Amino acid sequence: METIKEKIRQSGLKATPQRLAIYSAMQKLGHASADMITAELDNVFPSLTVATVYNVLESFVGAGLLVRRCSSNNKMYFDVNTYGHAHFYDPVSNKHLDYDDLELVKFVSDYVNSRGLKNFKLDSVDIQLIGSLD
Amino acid sequence: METIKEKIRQSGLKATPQRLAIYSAMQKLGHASADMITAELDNVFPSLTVATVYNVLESFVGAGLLVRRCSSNNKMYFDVNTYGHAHFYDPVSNKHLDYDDLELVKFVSDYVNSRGLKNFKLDSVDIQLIGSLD
DNA sequence: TTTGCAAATTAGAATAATTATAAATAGATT
DNA sequence: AATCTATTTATAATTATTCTAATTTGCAAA
Repeated sequence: METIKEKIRQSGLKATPQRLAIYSAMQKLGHASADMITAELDNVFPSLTVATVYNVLESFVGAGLLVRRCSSNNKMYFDVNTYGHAHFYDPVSNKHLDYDDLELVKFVSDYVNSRGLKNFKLDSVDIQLIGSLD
Repeated sequence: METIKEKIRQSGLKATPQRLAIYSAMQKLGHASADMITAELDNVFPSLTVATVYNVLESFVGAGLLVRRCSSNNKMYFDVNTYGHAHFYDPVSNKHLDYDDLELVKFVSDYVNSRGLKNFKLDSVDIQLIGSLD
């Protein structure tokens, strides 16, 4: 079982207290925006500033520890699960939920590749199931 | 062949000059953000304000004339093609390109529905092919 | 263990996108 | 043409994000 500190170090980043706190907040929340992280950590880590939250989230994305997720409320969300998976997304509540079906993602990816893409180099496939959670 | 004016009227909206201009700018651009529309129309329609652009885009989405598209540059984009289709998306240039394959969208939609969704009502499927355009 | 230093954090200001407000204007209907 | 309601406008306000410059800190090497 790998610790968060190890995970961060192995990604080539310094394991600062801020980064540890933000990564574990992300683990707890699964999908979160910068202000959700800030709110989540406000009690436990009062000195944490928004600038740091943005910096850390950005560095995590760069290191492959998080992936970005778009939303319709003009905020960027982040996902702590970085393997290829689909999502449920409710544009009213702006909630994201993992839909773990690697086969589906692989199918779409293979399907698209098999068609032969002109002028496009495919990196990944993002499947978003839009609707309402309850 | 339906005119833009008819299209807007039939959606239950007044066909104002601003709306006509914005809709045809969307037709020209395909996918655009509010500031792209503003820039596009700045010469031909100098009195147009950003507030109007946002209002009109919002009313178009409500009327089903446009659909929103997310991007990774903190701007909301809009798509003039409202039928279900997939997209290429280049997160570096923030370019969106239609990938017209109704079958693919239908396949994913049927596939997901066939699994039986608990706690989720599926409205639509958004398939984004992420990579680089050239 | 201490030191050195590049990297990270901080406070705060700045920017960018979007939304809100309230007054003026303009479509459509009578 | 008069009226009524929706729309547009100018402008201010809000929200999310980024930038700057000073301070602090993790951690590798002495």
